[in-house]
Amino acid sequence: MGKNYTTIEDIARKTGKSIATVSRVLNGIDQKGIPISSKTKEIVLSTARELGYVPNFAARALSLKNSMAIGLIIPDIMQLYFNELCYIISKLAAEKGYSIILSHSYEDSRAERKALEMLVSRRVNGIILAPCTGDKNMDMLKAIRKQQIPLILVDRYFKDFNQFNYVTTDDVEGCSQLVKHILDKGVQNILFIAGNPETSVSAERIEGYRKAFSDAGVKVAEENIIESSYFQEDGYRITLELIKSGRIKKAGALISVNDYVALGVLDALEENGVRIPDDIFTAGYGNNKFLKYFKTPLTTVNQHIESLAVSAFSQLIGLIEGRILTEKHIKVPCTLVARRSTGD
Amino acid sequence: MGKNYTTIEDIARKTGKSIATVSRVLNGIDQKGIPISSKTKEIVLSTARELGYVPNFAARALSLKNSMAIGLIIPDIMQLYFNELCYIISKLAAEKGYSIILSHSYEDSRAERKALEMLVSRRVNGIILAPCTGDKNMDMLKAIRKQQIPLILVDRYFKDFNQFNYVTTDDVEGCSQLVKHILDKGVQNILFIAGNPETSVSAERIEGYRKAFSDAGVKVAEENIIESSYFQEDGYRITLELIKSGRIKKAGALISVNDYVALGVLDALEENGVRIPDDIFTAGYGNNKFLKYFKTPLTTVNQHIESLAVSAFSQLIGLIEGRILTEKHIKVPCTLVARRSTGD
DNA sequence: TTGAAAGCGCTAACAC
DNA sequence: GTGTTAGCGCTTTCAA
Repeated sequence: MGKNYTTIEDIARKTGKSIATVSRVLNGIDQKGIPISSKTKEIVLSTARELGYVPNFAARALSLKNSMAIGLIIPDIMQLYFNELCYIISKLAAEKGYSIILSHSYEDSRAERKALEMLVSRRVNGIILAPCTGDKNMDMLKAIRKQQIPLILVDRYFKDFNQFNYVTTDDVEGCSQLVKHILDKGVQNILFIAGNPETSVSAERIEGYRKAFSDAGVKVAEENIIESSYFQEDGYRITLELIKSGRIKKAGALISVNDYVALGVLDALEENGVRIPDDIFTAGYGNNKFLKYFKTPLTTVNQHIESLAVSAFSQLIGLIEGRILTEKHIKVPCTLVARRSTGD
Repeated sequence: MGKNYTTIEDIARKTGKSIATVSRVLNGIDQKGIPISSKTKEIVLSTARELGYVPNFAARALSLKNSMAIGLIIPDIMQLYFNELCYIISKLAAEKGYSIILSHSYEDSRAERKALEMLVSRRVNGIILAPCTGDKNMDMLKAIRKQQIPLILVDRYFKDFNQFNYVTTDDVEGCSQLVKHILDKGVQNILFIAGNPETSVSAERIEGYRKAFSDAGVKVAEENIIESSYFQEDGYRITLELIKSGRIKKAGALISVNDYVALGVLDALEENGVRIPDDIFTAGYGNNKFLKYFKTPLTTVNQHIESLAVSAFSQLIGLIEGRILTEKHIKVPCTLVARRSTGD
């Protein structure tokens, strides 16, 4: 940043004009009222080009109090769900002239806190956050809210504090559909690697799981709901344990809180010769686009990330532009994608 | 950004100290030489906390001439290859205290140009660029080089201009191994959806293709090397054409320039009842981690993105920190991953 | 140990 | 139409 970039002052000196005039020309102010002689315009523009002038955004941001940047914090972009979210947000942001500052939390609240601090420090116009498990940063989020920094939660929200704007999927419905689908096939012993119930996503999916059982008039075996985190290795580790303890043999299905975890499940089952769907049903969640190519195409739930991302972004822009949002909370419906891994 | 954030001046006023002192305390300058009385330190720090002070990065950047940001431009983060690249770069950057500004080019040079302009304007400390097809932005890249803005090309480079630092995979070797593997199985009619030969990646892979043939003493059928772009729909569209024209029937293999394109190939083959590997061999390139789960696990080439990303980043940091780099060009070796789609 | 003041590059109110 | 000048919030020299 310290490499002798040309400044408007250089241009002013060279053209014999004032920096104000240069600034006006460069910003095309004449279109907005104040007229500028076309000679001046021409000379300024040409020497700007000649000198290779590129405006200094930091200076501009400082003066304008506008960073033209949006912060995006996600747990892990390697998860296809967040990957696609990021892709769409990035695309929409570019269209509106915003830059995207991307940060990871890795499901770790300290990393998330650092990222939030950085974004506030950079005075981003707004933040889109897929919060990590837990609510350790609630204080900070509340401070951000108090500062009136536009903030949209995606994918996950906080049950105990619904003052934030958020966009999520209807996970109760999604998981309930999935479990119903399995129950309908006569399978009742459904193991569920459910993630962390402190996270809204898991809480809702667990609720959906229960709902499907209660709708079917079947009692839930509590021990079948298994806590975890959200990575592939969680699926792998837990499935191995289930195999060792013999619980897999008695189970009719083993479903996962997301597609990523499901991958670990597949690995562990494969290694131990457990066949899908013959020996056990299985399913993911999130509609990873590769699942359909699998040896046993995997049943999953399509969360319609695109529409989720689009509405998260438009909510954020609404807040940034000071519009009053009619809905503070948006739930995007989701749809079951039944495939062979559940016997379809 | 205009929401009445507390400034060091507010803190100065409230504590009765000068802004210089406040600034020093906040930056922990005392550890770097200049001593500050512990009383002052204490009071400044506590009122900073009390007032919820968060430093303004733009102001800091302007004064320090340091944005503490790194720009990353990739064609498309939905390609797993770039996804992983982005993940690793982001992680390494965070460790060093840099923020990542992410931009997409979508293989479109105008979008790439806009992104580059934006990054220069933001005075990023350095840029990691996976250039899009063609060399339409060569002027700009040369200007960036002239400005001495640290720049590392990844994945792709420019044959005609090797003054840029770059980190790539050894694509000649990779593709040659892949084709040799197929030739060794007695298959000689190998269709290759090759991407755009203007792009180094494609040029090298085509070279590797030729090399394998010439090593085997077999003549290349030029029409078997098919130009394309790098998206799934390219694979799909081209394969359909090949099916219609009857060329598929005569071919022994249909390989793709990357895993993404290979997906389109799979779709088209599947829809038309062409079986893999029975009717035709196929392969991807890039070692997408899902390929091994496929109905017919897909042969591919592992490009070891992690080591590629790590060296790209450390090269960049080297440039940023003004170190002299011993190697200007790095080629990461790659390894064949043979699976059932080539009859393994 | 601390403060005054200049400067980073740009915008915008105000004057001519 | 154009120039002067006061910020934007922070760092850093130079003095005290």
